[in-house]
Amino acid sequence: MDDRKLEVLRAIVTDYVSSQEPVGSKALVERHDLGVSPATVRNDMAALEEEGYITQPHTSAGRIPTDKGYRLFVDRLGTVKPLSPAEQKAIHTFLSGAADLDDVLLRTVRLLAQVTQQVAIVQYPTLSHSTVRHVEVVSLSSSRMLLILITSTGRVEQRALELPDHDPETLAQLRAHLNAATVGHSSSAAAARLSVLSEELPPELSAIGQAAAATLLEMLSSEASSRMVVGGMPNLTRYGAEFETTVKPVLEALEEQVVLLKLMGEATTADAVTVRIGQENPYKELQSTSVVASGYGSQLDIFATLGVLGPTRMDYPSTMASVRAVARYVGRFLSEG
Amino acid sequence: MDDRKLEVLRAIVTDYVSSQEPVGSKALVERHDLGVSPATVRNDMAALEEEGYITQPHTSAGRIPTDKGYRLFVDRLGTVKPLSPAEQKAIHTFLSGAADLDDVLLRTVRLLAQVTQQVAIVQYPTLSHSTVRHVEVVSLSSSRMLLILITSTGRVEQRALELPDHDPETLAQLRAHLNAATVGHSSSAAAARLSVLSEELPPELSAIGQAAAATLLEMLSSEASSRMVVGGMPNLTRYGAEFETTVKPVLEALEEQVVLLKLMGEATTADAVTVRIGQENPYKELQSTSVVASGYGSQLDIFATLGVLGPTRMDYPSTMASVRAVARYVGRFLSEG
DNA sequence: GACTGGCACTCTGGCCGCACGAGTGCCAAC
DNA sequence: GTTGGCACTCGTGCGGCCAGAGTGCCAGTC
Repeated sequence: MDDRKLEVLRAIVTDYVSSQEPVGSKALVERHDLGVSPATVRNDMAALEEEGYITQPHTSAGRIPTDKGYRLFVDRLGTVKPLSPAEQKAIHTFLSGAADLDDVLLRTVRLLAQVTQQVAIVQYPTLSHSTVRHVEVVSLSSSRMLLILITSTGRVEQRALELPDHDPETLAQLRAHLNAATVGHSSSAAAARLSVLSEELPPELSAIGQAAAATLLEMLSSEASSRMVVGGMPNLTRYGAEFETTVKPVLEALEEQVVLLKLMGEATTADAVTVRIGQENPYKELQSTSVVASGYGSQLDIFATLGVLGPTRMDYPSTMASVRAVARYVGRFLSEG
Repeated sequence: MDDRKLEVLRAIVTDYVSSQEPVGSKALVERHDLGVSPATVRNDMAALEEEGYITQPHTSAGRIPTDKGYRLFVDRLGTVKPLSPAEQKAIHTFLSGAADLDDVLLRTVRLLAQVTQQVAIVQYPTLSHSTVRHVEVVSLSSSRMLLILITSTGRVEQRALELPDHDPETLAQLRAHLNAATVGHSSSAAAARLSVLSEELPPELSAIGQAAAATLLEMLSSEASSRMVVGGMPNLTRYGAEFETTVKPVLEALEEQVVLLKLMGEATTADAVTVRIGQENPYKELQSTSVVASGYGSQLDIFATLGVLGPTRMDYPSTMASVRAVARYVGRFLSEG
């Protein structure tokens, strides 16, 4: 692949992203120092189109990048520019006042939405790499009880449980057993210990204990967190006309959180920033939008995923830089807190 | 106010709501059996316009209702039609599979969004009319602890607390005291007992106890729930062109949950359906949208508020009927569960 | 062989003008 | 109080037109 052709592609992508209009050969040489004439650029463009990196909406219009073009751009051309010290500082001050986990995530999602000018999503930390801090058992009514799981990341998960005939005394014993088995252990270790536990319980606790242990196991093993925070929805109004292609699918995805979580989860490998462009996306409704996501957490421990959702035509370098910076910062922040 | 003029207003509102286009005198007499000629209707329309109930977007166009017109419509003309048995049934089946509180509210908001075709909002039940089920104290780190409050409505509220120098023993005592003071009492009673408690604590618990009691008091007295569930956002795409007036303000409101909660809270009196039309709304950004809300709960106990947000041009009778039906059903459902 | 200037061609988008139709207000008549 | 008629006003849609931007190709130049 020719060096200059790459340069032309880069120019097309950046210009199109900022102007949102098909870009022609003449405008290109005017705005970039390519050192060649429009005619030459036209030849390159024809080649790029032949190879599927760009396309023209109609004859005698400028070119716009295809998904494949964007992909090449982010893979080979994107110089992820580090944030300015001012921005770093802004991130710091934005997060530093946070009170609890909810607050941290809320601030994070707003921050991310603001710096990227896109819709931002932050997944609640998963349990998988945290340890159990406490298990609480509460009677809700004569036939229902509530199991509450508290983890080292400060996350609280609750689940109701049908359970006939239990008295406070039994519950207290149950609570003690459950805590003894799990507290201080990672979720996988706790799960292992729990599955043994049900056999060791005194007979009067057997039935009730098995039910509780089973539920708790489920809570522990539900790897992906099922909650998330969303922010920056008003940014969608920037895509005025593109209702069907951009706004509607995104709103639907936000509604169907399951899809969104899956999407974010799939996109995450280690703590690198992952980009999914348009059709690379497994959900056909979102095929004209891109996902820029990153895991966040402490060192190699991935807590969860955060990222933004936007049109394929987005400023990838800036967005990727922002996502990476925020992910790193939040990860560090949570590990310390 | 003339009977026929009211009838004309009703006709204008219903036609405009369904067609979304200014309605003229001729079309009106064709679609409704008014028993008079277009000319007569024109006279009435002129009078209605004089009185501020309708207006014309430009000369020689049909009329559209003003906010004042809608207000008169809902006050005097809206026959809140009861839902069909089929719809009742649908509501029932939609909700009946719900597992816990979160699930109930999620299903509720989706249901409401679906039947009204608008953006739906369901507030989490407030604490004010529920009783304290349990208080849990958990150590997060050497300098932080977590207070968890569980209420009879199944709601779990948590708050972190800076608290230097505490050991498990102290915490256990603290937990016992807090529970003894609050469990089984309504939030107001519990609050009263808590404020006394801090003076009765043994000296070694005094400092820590006061901090915990204060936080707990705050949690109890935060009358309005600060959480909510939102659904039906994709319905916003139905308002294609009206970006600035409808979609953007709504998205912004959804983002600023505080505003939204306040809005819903203010709109609620007893368990009747309240309607706020356009400019009646205290928030100027939302002055071209209407809020239809209702409290929900058991009998006279209001748990919280639910409702929908939409353009002033909405089908008020249907929407009000749906909101009322869903509110009643959910209220009953929660009281039983 | 790679680049360039020139040229003919093809679209889209905006603009103008026009006619149509819907809707109104008024007035005179019933 | 109601009605039919009439003149008037505008917004909307349609057709035609032009300008501009952009392309592809080709022949010439370094």
